[in-house]
Amino acid sequence: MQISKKWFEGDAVDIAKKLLGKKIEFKNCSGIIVETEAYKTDEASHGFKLTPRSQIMADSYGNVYVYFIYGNYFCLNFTTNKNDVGAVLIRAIEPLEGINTMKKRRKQDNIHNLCSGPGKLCQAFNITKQQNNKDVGEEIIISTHKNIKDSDIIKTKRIGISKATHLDWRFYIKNNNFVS
DNA sequence: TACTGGATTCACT
DNA sequence: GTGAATCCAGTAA
Repeated sequence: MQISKKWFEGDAVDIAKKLLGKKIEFKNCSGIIVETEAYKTDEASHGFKLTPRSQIMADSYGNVYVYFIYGNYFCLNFTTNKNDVGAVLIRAIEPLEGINTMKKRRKQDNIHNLCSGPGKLCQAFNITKQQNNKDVGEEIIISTHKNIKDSDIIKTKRIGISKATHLDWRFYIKNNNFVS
């Protein structure tokens, strides 16, 4: 069942958890979301200080938010929080369909290395700034796939951000080989 | 107009 | 484990 824009109106941390196990489709490629990260108005988030780029985190929910980083990579987010600032970063995906296409784009044969990182999955799915600000379901489709039990979700600190390591807003599926 | 740094990845040691 | 690549957005002037 396809997930609607309204599904994203809740809290970013909650949505990040609920996105695990969902199927994501874009053009001819699809996969299962296995790792996510929630962002709100904390210091490490684009939402801490709103700018034209990050304004979408405050103005919308259920929208795609793509930004460019380190001169090389894109990161895919979904905006959340109907009346507040929030977004969920998709960190890793288990590939389902279009695997050969992904392998070509990533110049990589190892299936575990196709989407095991925010920059990697955008490269594999060919997601760029062109998808920024689109509604969920317009180009990128999220649908229910399998139910993940609470006991199968690992909650950890966010990584690589010294300012925010006290936060426990990163989620991934236990015993999954496709996380970053 | 110029400068700074980043929600990353990869190659190399 | 460490460092380079790479360019855009944000900031300050």
